[in-house]
Amino acid sequence: MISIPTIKRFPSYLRVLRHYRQLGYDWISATKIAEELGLTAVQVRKDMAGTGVEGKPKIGFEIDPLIAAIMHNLNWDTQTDAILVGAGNLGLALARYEGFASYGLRITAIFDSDESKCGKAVGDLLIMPINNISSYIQAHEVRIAVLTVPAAQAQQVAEQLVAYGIRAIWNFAPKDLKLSENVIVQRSDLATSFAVLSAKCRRMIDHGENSPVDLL
Amino acid sequence: MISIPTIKRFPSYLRVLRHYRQLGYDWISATKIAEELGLTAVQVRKDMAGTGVEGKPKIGFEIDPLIAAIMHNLNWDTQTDAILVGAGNLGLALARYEGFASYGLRITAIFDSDESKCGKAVGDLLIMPINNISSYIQAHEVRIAVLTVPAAQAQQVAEQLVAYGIRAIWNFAPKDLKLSENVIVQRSDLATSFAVLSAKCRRMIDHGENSPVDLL
DNA sequence: TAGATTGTTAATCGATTAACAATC
DNA sequence: TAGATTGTTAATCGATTAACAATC
Repeated sequence: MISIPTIKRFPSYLRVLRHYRQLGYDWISATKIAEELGLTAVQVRKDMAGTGVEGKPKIGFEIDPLIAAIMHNLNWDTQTDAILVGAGNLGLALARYEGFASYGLRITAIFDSDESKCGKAVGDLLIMPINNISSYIQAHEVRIAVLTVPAAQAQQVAEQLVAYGIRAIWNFAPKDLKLSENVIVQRSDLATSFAVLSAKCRRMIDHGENSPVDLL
Repeated sequence: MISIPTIKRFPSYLRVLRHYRQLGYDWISATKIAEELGLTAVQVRKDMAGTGVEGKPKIGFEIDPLIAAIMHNLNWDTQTDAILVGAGNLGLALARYEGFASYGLRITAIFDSDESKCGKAVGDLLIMPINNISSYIQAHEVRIAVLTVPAAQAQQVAEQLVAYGIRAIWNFAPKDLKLSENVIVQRSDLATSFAVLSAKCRRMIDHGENSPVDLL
């Protein structure tokens, strides 16, 4: 089974691979990928081993099969539908973000508890009242929710989502959710990310020392 | 020196501590904090040890000093100014986000290369043309930039920022920046976060197994 | 062939966890 | 006192890195 640290590097690998593909290359060495991303070549090779794709000594890896293998490992080669809950600043920004398509993620509905927002268009979707969420989830069999409600409401809304059938939550609210073991929660917490930035700044000032890339 | 994994847990500790403070508690045990966050009590105590605050056997930790110590360790008790570069969907959402104040972060200016956006108000700031960025950085001695430009421009814009004096970049562009060793880069990459969510979903489906909270 | 690269095995490193004495 | 908790030392676990043989 592929480790989480490796999984975290996959999107970066994909970006490098696509970049080199676009430049016209068909093959790329682990050495080159490592150099692009500030990693070691051994680490890149070990990560690649997880995908099942084999390289050729002296040449490297064929780019297209590698892209396909990584995409497949992330399950990004099949489309997954998700709903977005909370049409605030961040929620709307995410709803409008077009890059999700390349992760196989499609936002199929947006919900908000504020009735004055409902009916408004965001891209080709309409904001719907949160009361409709139960029937929507059941009708469309959605299993993933993007949670962008305020922190104060996050726990309660998350519990509702789970009760209605949601099995995985991508949580952007600055709140640590306490949910059943069998519900997947992935945080995307600005505070955590900024805390690391702050700590690195402090270290730089205190000891003039910088550490290599920390993948989130 | 406090480890990065510990730093990543600090914002969650702060949220729990503030929550219990608001409920009227003056003291809290590591056991309780661990339970709230799905961590082990030993880990919480070890993390707390890093702050320098000592607990009392049978009672726990005094909340206020703990909050103060964590805030101080993150350097969140002194205000830091930053500029935001790229007034797209995400950039505007971040510019409007009011929670940064509690991290000691203040966005003092917004820049975009699109002239039609310049002059528009975002909160109490005006979007400024990116040509002004050099003089702004020099005049205001800003050292941190929040980068929310499209991936295709990220590397080039980042290099400019560094040339003008920026020393730390909070990078929201889906691009891995290659910059000088002495520049701090902290990524906040949606793709990485979603990759982990995808992997967890796959594991859940494949083996019915879920792992505990992964802090980004 | 020489040299660059892959892939694997073993060593290292660092964080988490377990065990347990100390405290109130 | 008994029991819950803290704090520390040692063991465990897992990822990264080093060393090196295999390959083209």
